[in-house]
Amino acid sequence: MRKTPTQARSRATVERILEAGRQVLIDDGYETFSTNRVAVAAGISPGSLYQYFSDKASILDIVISRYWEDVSERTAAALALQASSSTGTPAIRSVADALLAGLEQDPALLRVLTEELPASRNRDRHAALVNRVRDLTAAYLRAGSDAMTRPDPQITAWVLVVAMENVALRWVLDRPPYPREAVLEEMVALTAGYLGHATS
Amino acid sequence: MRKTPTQARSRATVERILEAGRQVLIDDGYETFSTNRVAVAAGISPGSLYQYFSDKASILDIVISRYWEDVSERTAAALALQASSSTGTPAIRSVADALLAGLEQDPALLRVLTEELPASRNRDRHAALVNRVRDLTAAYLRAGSDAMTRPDPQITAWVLVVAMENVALRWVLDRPPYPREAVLEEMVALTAGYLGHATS
Amino acid sequence: MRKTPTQARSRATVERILEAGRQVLIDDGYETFSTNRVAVAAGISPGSLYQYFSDKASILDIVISRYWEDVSERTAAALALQASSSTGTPAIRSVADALLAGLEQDPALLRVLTEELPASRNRDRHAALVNRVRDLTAAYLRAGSDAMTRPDPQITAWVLVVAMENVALRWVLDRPPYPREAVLEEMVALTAGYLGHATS
Amino acid sequence: MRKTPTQARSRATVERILEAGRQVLIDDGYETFSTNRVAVAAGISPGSLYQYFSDKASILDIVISRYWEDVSERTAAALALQASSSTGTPAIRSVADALLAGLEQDPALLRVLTEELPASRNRDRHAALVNRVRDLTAAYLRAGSDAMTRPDPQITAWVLVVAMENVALRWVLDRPPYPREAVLEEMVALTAGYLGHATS
DNA sequence: TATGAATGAGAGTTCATTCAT
DNA sequence: TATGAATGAACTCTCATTCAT
Repeated sequence: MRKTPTQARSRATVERILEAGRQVLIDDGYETFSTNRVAVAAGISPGSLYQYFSDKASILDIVISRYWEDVSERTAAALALQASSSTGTPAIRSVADALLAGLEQDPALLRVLTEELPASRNRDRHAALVNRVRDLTAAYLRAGSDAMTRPDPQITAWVLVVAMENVALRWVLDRPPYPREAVLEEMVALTAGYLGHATS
Repeated sequence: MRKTPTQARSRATVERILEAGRQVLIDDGYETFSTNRVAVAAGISPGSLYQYFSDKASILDIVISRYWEDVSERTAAALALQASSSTGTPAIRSVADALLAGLEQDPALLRVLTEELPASRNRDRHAALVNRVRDLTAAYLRAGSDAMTRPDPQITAWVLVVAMENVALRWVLDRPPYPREAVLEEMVALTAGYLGHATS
Repeated sequence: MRKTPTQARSRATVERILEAGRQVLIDDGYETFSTNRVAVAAGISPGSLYQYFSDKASILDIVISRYWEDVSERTAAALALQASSSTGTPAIRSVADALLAGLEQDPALLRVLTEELPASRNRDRHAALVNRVRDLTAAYLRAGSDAMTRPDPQITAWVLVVAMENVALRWVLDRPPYPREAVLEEMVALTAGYLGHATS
Repeated sequence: MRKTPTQARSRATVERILEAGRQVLIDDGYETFSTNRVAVAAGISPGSLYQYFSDKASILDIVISRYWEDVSERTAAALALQASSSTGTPAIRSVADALLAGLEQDPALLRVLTEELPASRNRDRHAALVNRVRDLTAAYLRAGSDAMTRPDPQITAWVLVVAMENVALRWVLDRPPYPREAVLEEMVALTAGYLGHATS
């Protein structure tokens, strides 16, 4: 402890700033997100922010990155796990479930990130998620290719991911009057029909 | 709009402002969209903006409305036309085609609207489009219900529209390396599989 | 009529503008008094205002002048009439009454003129009123000088007018909870005591 | 005030702003009083104003408050002191003197405040002053009521204060050609006559 | 290192006035 | 003469960033 007192303190300050940034984003929205607000929320002075972050954008960047990495991690984990341990519609259901769960986990931040931030801000992080899931899906499709009716696993994976993601996203954010279970069922049906599986 | 322009000159000015607004949006992006920039781009003085528009937001509103009305009009027209004149996969293909075409028509503005504006700005307009298409789709599903394998046309229509929209949107904006024809084919397969049609 | 059709129309327009100016002043207050508003209220175009008035100030000037001339006329008339036809406290009461009546006649405009306009705007007009009343008062004092206990009619007249005016003005505008009759009585007592008259 | 300045530097800045506000008011008048002018006069940037003042009005408010508090303090102090230590005309003279002195102390600012500001801006502050003096006067009248010839101390005090205030104010601002001594004498006579005292 | 005072460019907006029609 | 579109300087206010302490 003695060795790195300032480093430990620094790290704590950085965390305080990031958490404050997250809160300000959720509470006040993106348009009123300002370095001064973040500084106040973090209990430090505006000048001190610049000891740890080069500018406003870099605070945002990290808050955003963390969020999407979280979602990505969770979803990919579920996918890796379920896809290998099961096949057919049970596997599909597990993945869809993981996707919903990933997005449901912090809807307040999700809303701000997807509805208030310029999408370009999320772009790279979000693309990374999509690609990751897409590649895993493609691999999975190739593996169980016997039943597949689509010719190109790449494009099929892309279509699936893009379609599923939006269904999950809109359901979480817009809360249309359909129960989670029903939406999950439809997502499975959509995927299974597309891939040529029989839905029981 | 503040004043209803009666003279030809003022109607021309309003058009110049709106077109300038569109250009500034495309060229400079949403974050730097400012009344002064619009005025310069329109070749008028800042004060003149306020003869016809109550504030910055109302200029944006109209630029946005016009865009989505355009897309909505085109897509719905195609849907109404094609869906009635054909059935099965040809009809589905027509609708997917209309959707793609609608979004392809002004991709630069589409990009700014969907990627840079806070989604809340598009929200109502966009929701109107989605609802319109969803209701048409639901009606269509009910009509040809014989072949339908899904239990609830409402939720099925919603899932379809949300899924299709994102596939079309991401393809237009992200330009993944898949030819239009192939994507269209996948969209049809996705829909047909979901609805239980046989894909020839 | 034929000879001066435009002149007659002009005159009517000028009147419309002045009346509109008065109304805008009363309804919207001085701070939001603008040439555009006046033009709208007068039912003419902003450009036309400048056919008849050189600028915003000159409209205001005339509205103000008219008001104070009105008050001045009424009060002076009463003073001239009453002061000659009676003497002692009855005359004083008449004058005070005239003063109150003059200010009571258009309190809405009075309020705006005295409370919202920079006093400098009223200055000359108001000074004219004060001087007029002061001179009449001085003359009156000189005439009935037998009873007078003050040495200099000029200063005495000035003090009287300034004091009375404010009592009347504040009573009309601030509406303190004293009946008109009582205030009148006090004004008479104040004057009579000052001039050395016996109050019955 | 937005922020409570803690450092000596910032307290100095606040003072500089207020003094600059006072100067701009005196030099340029109320109509051209602008935050930019104040900032320039204070030798600071426009943004710095807003560290300590929420808006333009709040700067004005404090400049105005300070002025009237000063006048009020001085006048009331004189009144409290003199009125108790003496009686009859000497006491009256002291009060009138205090009133004149209070208003004479910063005539340039007094002029702007009373002649250029919408009266509503001074209203509360000014009313506070009037009420304070009126109540002190009423109390004084009740105390020495033996000689009083007026029935209601409240209304009498109000009339006195309103009348006296205007005599003093107009003398300070309009500088009529009467020596201070003479005006004081008349004020005493006016009051004494009104209250039924004998003027020596 | 931490502070918080200070910065200043640039934002949105108004309105008295001008001028082409 | 009358119109109303157009002007543009000036306004109030914000906030990412810097810098003296």
